Amino acid sequence: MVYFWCVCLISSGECLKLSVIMFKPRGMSGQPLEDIYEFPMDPEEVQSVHLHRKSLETTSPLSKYIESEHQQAGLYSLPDLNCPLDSSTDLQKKRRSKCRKCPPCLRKQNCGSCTNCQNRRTGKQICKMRKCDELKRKRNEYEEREVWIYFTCPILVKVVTYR
DNA sequence: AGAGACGTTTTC
DNA sequence: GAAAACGTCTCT
Repeated sequence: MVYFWCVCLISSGECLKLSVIMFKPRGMSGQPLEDIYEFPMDPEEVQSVHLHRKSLETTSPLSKYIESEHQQAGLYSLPDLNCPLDSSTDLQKKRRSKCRKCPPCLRKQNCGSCTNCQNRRTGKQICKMRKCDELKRKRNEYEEREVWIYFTCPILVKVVTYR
């Protein structure tokens, strides 16, 4: 099952909006082709998105596929993309970071009693009570890629494939 | 399969 | 630059 989540920064005159667009490849049944949620952003958030974009400027082989899906769905048109073939393997190797949103991530204090706490110096592992729920999942249980692609506005695409 | 060790990467 | 902690390898 593959879903595409697009975070899309839209500037129209004085109005800045952040849209979250969810859609799936054509031919898959069960879900609507697209759901669009829009909500306003303040200038600080817009700046934050721009900064985030700068630090993540990469392209992916998926971009071509996404481009094709978008065009078939009549959603966007894309400029030419330069997609290095090995970028997805690079992303697979990249060390994951905690989500910062799940209950373990929000916990501020180590329990002090688990083996990871007791063995902090040599174990170098986070307290078991604080271990991020996302990081607990093995990487081969799902595949996640996050890339910026270039439409008429910058779009962050997060692709999650569950097996 | 789970625990421990440690190199390496990421965060502060 | 130091501390935190992820990923992976080895051992049991």
